[in-house]
Amino acid sequence: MRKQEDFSEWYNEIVELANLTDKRYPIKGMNVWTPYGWKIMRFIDTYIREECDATGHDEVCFPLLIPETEFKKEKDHIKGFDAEVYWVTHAGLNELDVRLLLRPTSETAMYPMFALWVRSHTDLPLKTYQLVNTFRYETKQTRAFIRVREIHFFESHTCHTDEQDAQRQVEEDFVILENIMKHLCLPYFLLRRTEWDKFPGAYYTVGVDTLLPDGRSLQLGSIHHYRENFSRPFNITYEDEKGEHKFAHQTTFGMSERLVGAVVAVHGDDKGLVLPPDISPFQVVIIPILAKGNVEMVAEECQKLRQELASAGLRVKLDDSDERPGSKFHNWEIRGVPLRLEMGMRDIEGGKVAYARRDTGAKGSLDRANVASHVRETLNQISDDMRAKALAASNSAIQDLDSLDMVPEKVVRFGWCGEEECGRKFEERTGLKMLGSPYNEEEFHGKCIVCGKQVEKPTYAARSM
RNA sequence: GGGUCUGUGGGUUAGCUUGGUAAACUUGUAGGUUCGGGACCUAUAGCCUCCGGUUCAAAUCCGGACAGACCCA
Repeated sequence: MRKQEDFSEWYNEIVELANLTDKRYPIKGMNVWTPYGWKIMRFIDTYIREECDATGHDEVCFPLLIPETEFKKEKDHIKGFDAEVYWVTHAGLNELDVRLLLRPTSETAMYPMFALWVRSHTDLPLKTYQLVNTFRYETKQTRAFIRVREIHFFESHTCHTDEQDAQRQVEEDFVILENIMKHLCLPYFLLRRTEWDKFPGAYYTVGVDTLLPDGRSLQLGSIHHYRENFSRPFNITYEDEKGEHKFAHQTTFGMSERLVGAVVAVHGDDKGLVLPPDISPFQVVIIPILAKGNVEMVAEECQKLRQELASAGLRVKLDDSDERPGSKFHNWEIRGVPLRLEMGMRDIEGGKVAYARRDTGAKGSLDRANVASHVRETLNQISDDMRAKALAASNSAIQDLDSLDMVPEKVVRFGWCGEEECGRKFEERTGLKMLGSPYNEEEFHGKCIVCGKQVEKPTYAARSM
């Protein structure tokens, strides 16, 4: 398992060894969530719900099937998804008059209903979200969590009175995102996508990208401002204070199970997964160190320890299986448990508990007294360190680019005048994908790398996943 | 869209050229000895993707289907 040498192989191996998913399901790109992987996903979902609920979003759940007639209402949108939708053409023995598709995303499922729900300015803003599975027929090589055909998906959809209020929503989404990413200890970029790469039907799109260890970028989510692009074809209108009918302005924010893939890819090492404490199914694993003559006593002390940590609200696993300690160490390292505690006679006699951190490998001992608070401190430290380490790696992977002659296998930052012609030329010559310009202002003075025009903001590009 | 390759216990692979009892490692199960960095012993379980053809005989050769990997556009 060499992460640096062959990242792609390493990733597949880790996902399998850590038991996050079972890829043997007989449809390509549709994997089974096994208990361990699903627990991680659910913790992430919990944070998403927490953040959305706290900002006044209401959770909803729309049907999976969308009639072709609704899907076709927004032209760019269909063009963007046409090649990758699954169709339901038959029901029982009959062919359907109106074909149905499995949602690739839910705009066209939700907006006919929004048209009914939104009538007055007092109905606005309408802020909804859902966590559902979506379907996209990927033709390229699939990969667990990162490129799948059935996607565990989060999407928020909002309606507003005007562009400014929708813009406020976009800003709020950034805060929600920041809070969620903190739990995952993942660094990311907010990049405003190019015109030819924005979401089909959007006014503008902000991509959320993180960096993989092999120098590629991975899109983790996107935030879109739609203006009236969907409310017009779907007729989502409201009556304002003066009794005039107006179209709503809309936004969406989407993320997926790719977050799990990113956690695996960014934090993992040659020994396996390294999970951030906030989303690890077990934050602490206790390994009893038994020996002839003390089996019962050690087992009892371990139970007490487990009980004490559990009642302090920590997620603890006491591994009292029949394997030997060394084998347990390896198994829980593969699964990425942030903190391991070892308890044997030595510890009991000394009033200590031995620990080993998964992220750094550091070992030491904690006082048995008040052990729960010591453990909590250590977990917090692990979170902070993981965040700092990932951020440093991300920052060092960016390189400024002055000419098209030497293109490194990294994320590059350069000047671009904003013209599509120059952008396309850049992509053709370098083989990199333009990710866009930082949403938040970044100090930069330079020239368009293609035409030489003076520019005051940078553009990012990378090989993308 | 065009081409190349591959399907063997739960997992990884050998055997296929030259047709003749399917092998190894890992995993699972039961029991025992062990236990501070992947233990060992004993017993036991489990496989040639599917359909057709050639043949006395097919994992092996031929044709097709399905599934997967890779390359080109």
